[in-house]
Amino acid sequence: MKPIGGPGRPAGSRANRPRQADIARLAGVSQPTVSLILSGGSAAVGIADETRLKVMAAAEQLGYMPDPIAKRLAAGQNNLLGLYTFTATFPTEMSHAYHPFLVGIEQESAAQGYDLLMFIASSITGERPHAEVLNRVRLADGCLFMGRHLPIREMDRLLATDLPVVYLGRHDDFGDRLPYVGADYVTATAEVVRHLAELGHHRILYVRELDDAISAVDREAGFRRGMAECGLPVERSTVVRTDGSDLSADRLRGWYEQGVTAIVTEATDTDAAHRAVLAAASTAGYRFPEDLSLATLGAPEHAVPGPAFLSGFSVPRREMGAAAVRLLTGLIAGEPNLARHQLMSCEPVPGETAGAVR
Amino acid sequence: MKPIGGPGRPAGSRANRPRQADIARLAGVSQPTVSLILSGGSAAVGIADETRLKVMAAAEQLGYMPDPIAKRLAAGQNNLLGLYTFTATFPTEMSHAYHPFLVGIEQESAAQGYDLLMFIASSITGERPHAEVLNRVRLADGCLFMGRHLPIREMDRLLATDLPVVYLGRHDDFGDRLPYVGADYVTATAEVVRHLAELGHHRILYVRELDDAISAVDREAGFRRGMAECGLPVERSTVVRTDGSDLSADRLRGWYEQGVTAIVTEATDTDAAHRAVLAAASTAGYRFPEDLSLATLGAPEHAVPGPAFLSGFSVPRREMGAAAVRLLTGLIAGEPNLARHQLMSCEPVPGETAGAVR
DNA sequence: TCATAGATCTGATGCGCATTAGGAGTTCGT
DNA sequence: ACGAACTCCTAATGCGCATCAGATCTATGA
Repeated sequence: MKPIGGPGRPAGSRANRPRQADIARLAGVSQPTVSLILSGGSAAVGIADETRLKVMAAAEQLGYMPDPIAKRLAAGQNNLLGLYTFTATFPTEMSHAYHPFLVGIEQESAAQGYDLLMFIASSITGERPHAEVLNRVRLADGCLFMGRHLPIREMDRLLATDLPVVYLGRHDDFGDRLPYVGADYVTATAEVVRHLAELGHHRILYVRELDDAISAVDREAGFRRGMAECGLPVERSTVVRTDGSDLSADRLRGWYEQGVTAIVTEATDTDAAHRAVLAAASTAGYRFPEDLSLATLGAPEHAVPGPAFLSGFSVPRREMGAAAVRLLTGLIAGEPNLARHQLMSCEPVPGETAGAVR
Repeated sequence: MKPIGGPGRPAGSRANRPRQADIARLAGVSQPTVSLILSGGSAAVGIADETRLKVMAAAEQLGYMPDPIAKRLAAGQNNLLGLYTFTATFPTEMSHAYHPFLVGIEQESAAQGYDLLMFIASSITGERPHAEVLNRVRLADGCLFMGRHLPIREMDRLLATDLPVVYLGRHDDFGDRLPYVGADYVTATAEVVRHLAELGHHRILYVRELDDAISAVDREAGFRRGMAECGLPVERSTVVRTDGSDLSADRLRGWYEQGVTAIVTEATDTDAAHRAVLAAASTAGYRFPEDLSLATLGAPEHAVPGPAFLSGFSVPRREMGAAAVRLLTGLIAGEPNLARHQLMSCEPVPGETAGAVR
């Protein structure tokens, strides 16, 4: 943080770059005049053509480039969209999980004329992961948040400011204060269950992960709703929680022998539950859908070791990313009547791992 | 750019956020004192503990968050790394091509404590794609550039400033002025040719794309060197240029009947040549490596329609991205003795599309 | 002919923070 | 007991630009 150059000339990128003041001197006008002329045609009404040309020429001659930082400080906007992901570590594989969102975010940001500011440095600095870093978020005009678990306290603080924010995922704890774009897991999951029931499955197991992320809660709710609508009972043993470690082939075999014909799992950023089921089935020698039907809630868009075409539903990640950006830019622009909470529906995927009951 | 709030309080993110001045007032000290105390322990030597605590408490009470923009303006640094991709349009598929680089860039940036600023808005605003946007680049402390074709004039201008810059790819036109991290295509390609020759191939065709990107030039050079080293002749018909449209199955069949046993293509961001060869072979009914051997220079890391394991070599994209970030942060920090031009070697990939001559 | 209304431009100021010179008070040395 | 050396803090200033309230001059109208 110590300047390298002389005093009054901080280090970094602007050692001998021309400023508006230089142009002004060269053109024989004042700095504000230069500012008016260079900051676009609309504001430059009331400037003589002669002056304008003089200034433009001087600017051209000096190779002037406006300093975006100063611009932002003075004008309070810089066409930057922040992107913050709540992820403790930075596993390479996981970055794939967010990639589809990114594609949508990138495209829409570009379309709206915003650049993207990815806050990633935080993911490394272990201690106080978010508390401190959330400040940096203000570098942007608004910020998009992703990740299964969002830090309540810091978020609450951030929401107290007036920085436009959008969360990618459903989250109602903050009521209307936190705008979001989520996926309608409840409906989609119920639909999946209904589909399985139509295929003749009556003993359906739901294998979910340990954590209580909103998406997980929603999916379980959808599962229960779907079961209820089909008149199927949900007992205590119908919903299995696992982090993968306790899901042995023997356990799976036990279920099978008790008459379970279909398993529903969820796709997450780690895919722990889903992978565990695949692994156990592989060890036990079960195949999908011949021996057992499998439906995965929110099929991973990227290749995952295992069956090529998973049954279940797909999360419209790209569209969600784009919608989130639209919402965010809308908030930044102060548009009225924005739907602050948006749920996008998920497309059912017939796939190849679910079939008629054996 | 018009303020929404009152004058002196530009729109955007800082409507009623506490500033250092507010803390100062609350704690009964001056703003510079607050600055000294909050900007870290080292500079705060010579501050009474009592004062320090008072200020800290006030800051805590107000929920102070420093404004990164102002910080940057005053201090000249903001721990932001720019990332600019020269790409006319923004096709979704193409973003995949750069993804491996991104992974390396992200990881290393995070490790170095930098956030990433992706300049993407440019890719949409058609006219003057780069000229104007390259200014924005100065938002960051330094900038990474990617893309096959870099705009010479704008780059030249940018290099005239002292903004640290690194190009991801070889490019010697600017001499020492443009630091880069590239891949050693020449050596790797020659190695591929040598490998084919060892498999008994003597009639090897090189199918490349139309454009003369540096990487393309290097690969052709490597091809010629490899051929020369193996005592194989390179005639005018040995190197085929195509954008894919004129590569019919008939044409491929013609080569085959003239005794060609192996084809070398290049992987690019569009993979035009490579795809064309695959398509023609598919139509003509040729299989790799049974009928024809195929080596692809710079095998795509992501799934591509066609054979699963392409022979050729793989570009160490992740490592290149990381190396580029290291170089860039080194430049920003003003480290001496940095290797401004780095070529990373590519790993040969035996693959499954090249085999012994039939 | 004199007040009015444009047309053009400039001076002053602020954005939020960092930096530096130096002032006021205190302790120390001889 | 008096200047030197410290300690702790503040006034002043700048970063590069945008904004706004005038100032300075012409045209225009009555």
